[in-house]
Amino acid sequence: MPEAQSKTTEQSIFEAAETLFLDKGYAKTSTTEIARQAGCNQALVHYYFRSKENLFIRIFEKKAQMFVSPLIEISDEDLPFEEKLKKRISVHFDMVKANRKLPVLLFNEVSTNADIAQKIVENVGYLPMSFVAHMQAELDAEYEQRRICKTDAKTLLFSIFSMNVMSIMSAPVFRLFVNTSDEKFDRLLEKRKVENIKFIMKSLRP
Amino acid sequence: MPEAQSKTTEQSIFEAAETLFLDKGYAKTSTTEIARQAGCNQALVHYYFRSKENLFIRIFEKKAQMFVSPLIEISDEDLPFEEKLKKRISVHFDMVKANRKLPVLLFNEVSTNADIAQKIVENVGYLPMSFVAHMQAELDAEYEQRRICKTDAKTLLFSIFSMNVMSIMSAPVFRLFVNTSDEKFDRLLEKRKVENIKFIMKSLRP
DNA sequence: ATTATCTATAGATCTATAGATAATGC
DNA sequence: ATTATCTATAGATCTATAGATAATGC
Repeated sequence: MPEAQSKTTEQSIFEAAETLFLDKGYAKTSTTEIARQAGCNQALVHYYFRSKENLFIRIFEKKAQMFVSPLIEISDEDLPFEEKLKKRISVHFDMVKANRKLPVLLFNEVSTNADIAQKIVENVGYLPMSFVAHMQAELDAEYEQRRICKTDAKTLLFSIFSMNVMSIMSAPVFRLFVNTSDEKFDRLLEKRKVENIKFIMKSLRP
Repeated sequence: MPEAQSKTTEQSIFEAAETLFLDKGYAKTSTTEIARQAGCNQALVHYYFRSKENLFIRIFEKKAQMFVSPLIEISDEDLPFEEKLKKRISVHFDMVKANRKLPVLLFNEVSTNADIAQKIVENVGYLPMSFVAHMQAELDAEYEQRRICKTDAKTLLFSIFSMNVMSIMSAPVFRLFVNTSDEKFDRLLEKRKVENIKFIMKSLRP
């Protein structure tokens, strides 16, 4: 077993596929192209991953988790509720921003490919619920003290998710119409992030 | 020219393609399948539309316009500002709801297909600007009277668009996790619409 | 002896077109 | 005479695999 070498090849196939699937979607990416980008030959893609679909599912699962987890992670920091929430929105925004192409891929595959959809549920399905309960408790506590209005945790999470994902997802459309440099656009996104936070916080006011 | 007949065939090809492209995306839909669904033979798809891409672009343009226009249309009704805005949000929500699969298609093709992207700009690009200006004037007037906070029209439109599109777009994902009947789900969407309106209106408070 | 890599190719698509035939309009 | 429809097929993919060859580990 030539470990070092083999790991490199398998991994570079995986990474090439990652890039290409995100860029062009499942259907428009061929195993030939993946191999070319990985610097190996097309048969090796099947040697390591058996089929194109199998390779895709492996990548898809990894990515799908990234998509939910940052909304859930920093929950037990020792900050006041408001600050904690702001931070969570911000962290989530940055994660989506660092994976700009991910939302479109996820939504597209879920919508055009029923098999894939089923496989996500099995893997990510159970994750969020304990967190939602935790957050609901926090929200209720804040409400008791009349610091916020009565708020449903799921609705709130969904709003955060919507605003952040949409900000990133519609960026390419936006950039078609307004021709901005990369730096300028990046500053725009930072502004957008702040606006999203303000927007969400305002929705919580009593 | 056998007008009546020919129009029916051309149209049924167009409609079959509409359904299939929305359902499965561009790459996963074949002209053979379009023909089968249209009840004719595959060569006719090319006879009427010359190429698959051409057919797609025709459909795409039609749909892309639908996506923006309802946010723009009912602007000169004789209602107070707040009511008008609420109605606009509601109408936009309903339109997106009536075209559930459209957002994913649009975002996916813009993101994976640079050529298509360019063609949209040429067609839809000039549309929204006059409307944005009109809305900004209304917002400024309301602000003058201290009925709302200072608000940027583009940001507001973007928020409405985000909340509504996201509500519909993430529905299939949502339904993977929570198993609801169609009627139940429909009631959920109606609730969501009301929440979106509340959410947006709250963001305008001084 | 086992694992990694390559070449070559079968078999299944799929798009687009050429060329024949049928249906309509004048 | 023109337009609509069909059959057949060229040519280009693309996935998956079979089988040969090279590289490693024992």
